[in-house]
Order: sequence, then structure tokens, then C-alpha cells
Amino acid sequence: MPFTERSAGTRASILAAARKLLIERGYEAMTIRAVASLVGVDPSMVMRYYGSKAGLFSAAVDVDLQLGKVERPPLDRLGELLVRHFLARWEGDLSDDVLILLLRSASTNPMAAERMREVFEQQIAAFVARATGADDAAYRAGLASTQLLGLALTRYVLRFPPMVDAEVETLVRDIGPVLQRYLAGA
Amino acid sequence: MPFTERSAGTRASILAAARKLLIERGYEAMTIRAVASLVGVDPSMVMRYYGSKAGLFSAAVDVDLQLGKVERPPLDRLGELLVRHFLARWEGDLSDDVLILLLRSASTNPMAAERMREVFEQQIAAFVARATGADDAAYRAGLASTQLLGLALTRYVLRFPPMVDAEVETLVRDIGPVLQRYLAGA
DNA sequence: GTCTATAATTCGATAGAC
DNA sequence: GTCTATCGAATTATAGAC
Repeated sequence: MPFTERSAGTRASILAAARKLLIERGYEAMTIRAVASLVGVDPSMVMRYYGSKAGLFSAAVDVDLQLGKVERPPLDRLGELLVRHFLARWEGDLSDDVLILLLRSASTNPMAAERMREVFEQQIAAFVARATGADDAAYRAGLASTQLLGLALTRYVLRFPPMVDAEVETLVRDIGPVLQRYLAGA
Repeated sequence: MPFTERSAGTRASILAAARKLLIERGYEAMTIRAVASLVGVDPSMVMRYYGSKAGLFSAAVDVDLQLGKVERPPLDRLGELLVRHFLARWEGDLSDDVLILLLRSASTNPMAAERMREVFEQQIAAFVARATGADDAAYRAGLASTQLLGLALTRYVLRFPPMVDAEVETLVRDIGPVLQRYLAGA
């Protein structure tokens, strides 16, 4: 990389600003100019660091679900643990979780949709296969994804009042068993 | 309406073209120019008929879930009937169902997200209240929406392979009971 | 590394001829 | 009703001075 030590901080700030704009207003509103203005640098710097708007976007939506943290789960509590894991990530500072912004972008941006499929295959489906050893792990992971992404969609993106108002423990109580059924049910 | 008989066909064609572009490429790509070009009329005609891009968009995302067709449902088969109803709508020509394009648009467009909340309250929550009479009908409708929208998202928008490949009857078998639980469970 | 200046597009919207 | 012409604004991206 032809960049010095000094630029590392600016590069990280640009990435954070890009994520912030992506989350708040979507891909098309994440303009090079807006990102640069948010960081307080010149737009040409953003181009220099990330090559193009697409390059910046790609760097911004690199997501790690950290499902490794749910390692060695008891098979009969898998559903509950999974809802908790995702809700815990999402309930903090939203800027921390890239999955939400990827979700928002994926509806209108082919690059984001492709990345979404990669995340599903390499992280979610792989986790389910590892944790359950089921022969239909991919389909089970798919079912679980419908529920988890549907929850993220209605609570954080579409903001349906009943889903926004629901307590975390209520959601764990109601959705946990469904995930359990999808992942380890008969 | 200051428009003649003759214009009705063109007006409908414009709306269909707008929906097509919205589904395929999202809101920002649904330019007045692109819509006009698709129909084969002058861009100024689109402006004349719908006033603005926002006006065209509003007209394009007017959605009726036709939940009236699921009237008088047996309470113990509510979940199955609902999955079937939505899958039947979605499995046909996608251009027919406006909910998918509204879903795609809602992630990046505030107008679409607001419309989505209206659809939820006036059609889904209202249906659940009518069919179950539950005192927490709004929350139950919210839970059901997470599952139904999550299914639409992964199968038609993100196109996760396991969800795309799944047979309708398989989905009804696996997701029906979950909706049943959300809508009429203890 | 940082900036100015600008090229090259594309868009929504308007005015007005016919 | 249909069209041409165009304005004003915004964007990505590049070239090049310092």
C-alpha cells in the first residue's frame, strides 16, 4: 500500500463517515463530497484512498458477524443464543454493525446484494453447519435468515412501531423458539 | 382530472414502466427520462401526468395486499393460509405485486418506508385484529411481518440460494406453523 | 499529501412553440 | 397533447499546481 502512517487515521475516519451516511441515508446519498465534508478533508482525498465510490463502498460493507463468539453452543439453546447475539450487536451503537447498512444497501445495490449472499454462505450457513451438523444446514440457515433479517428490517430499517417498541427480552422469548425450530427442529 | 380518455393508456403504461424500473434498479435509477424512454413518450409527458418524480413514485407504490380474500379464516389454519396468500401473489409475474418493489425502495427512500408503515397498520395489523380479535394484535402482526417480509427479502430481493430454490409447499410446511404461532399462539 | 479547477455526465423541472 | 430547448444543480472523476 502506497500510504504512509499518517494517512491511516484519515482512512479510518473516511470509512466511518461512509458507514454513517450509508446507514442514515443509503448508497446514493453517500456521495464522495458528503463523506469528505463529514470528515473535513478534500473530496479528492477520498478518491485517492479508495479509488472510486464503488471502492469506498466495498470497504465500508466488509462485515464480520462474529459468530465465532457463539462457539460451542448447547444445541437446545441455539435459537435463544442467536437472537441474543444479533440483538446485542444491533442494540448498541448502530454504527458498529455493518449488517444493517449492508441490508439497507442490498435492496438497490447489486454489489451489496452479492456481498450479502457471501455473508450468508460463509458466515451464517457455515455456522449452522458447524453447530448442528445437519445435512440440510444450508436450508435451515436460510430459514433462520428470513427471521433474523426480517427482524432487523422491521425494527431498524422500516421501523414498524410494535417492533421498535418491543423489549429485547420479549423478542428473545417470542423469536428464540422459532429460530430453535428452524435450526434444530425435527 | 384534466386528462382525456386517450391519455389513460399512456398513464397506465408510464406507471407500469416506473414499477419495472423500481423493481429492477431501485428508486434513483427510476429517472423520468428512463421511464419515458421505456414507454416511448417524451419525458415532459411523465411530468405532465404525475407532476414530479415523487408524484410518480407515490402512484407506483400504491399497494393493496388483498387480505380481504383471506376473509373468514379458520383460526387454526391462519398461518398456513397467510403464507399461501403471499407466496401466491409473489410467485406470479413479479410486476404484479407492488409489495416487493415497495420493500426494495423502503430501505433507501423515506417516502417508501412511511408507505410501508401505513400498509402494515392499515392492512396487516388490521387483518390480524379482525381475524384473531387478540388484544395484542398489533404486536402479533409485527412478528408475522418480520417473518413474511424476511421471506420476501431473502427469496426475491437478496436471492439467497436455499430460499430461491425452496418449493412453495416446503415453505408453507416450515413457515406456516411459525406464523400460526405468532398470530394465534399462547 | 493536499488542494484548485474543471471536464463530462446526468438529472429534475420549466417555458413555450405547435 | 406532444414536442424542443434549456436552465440550474448535482454528481463522479481527472489533471495538475504546490
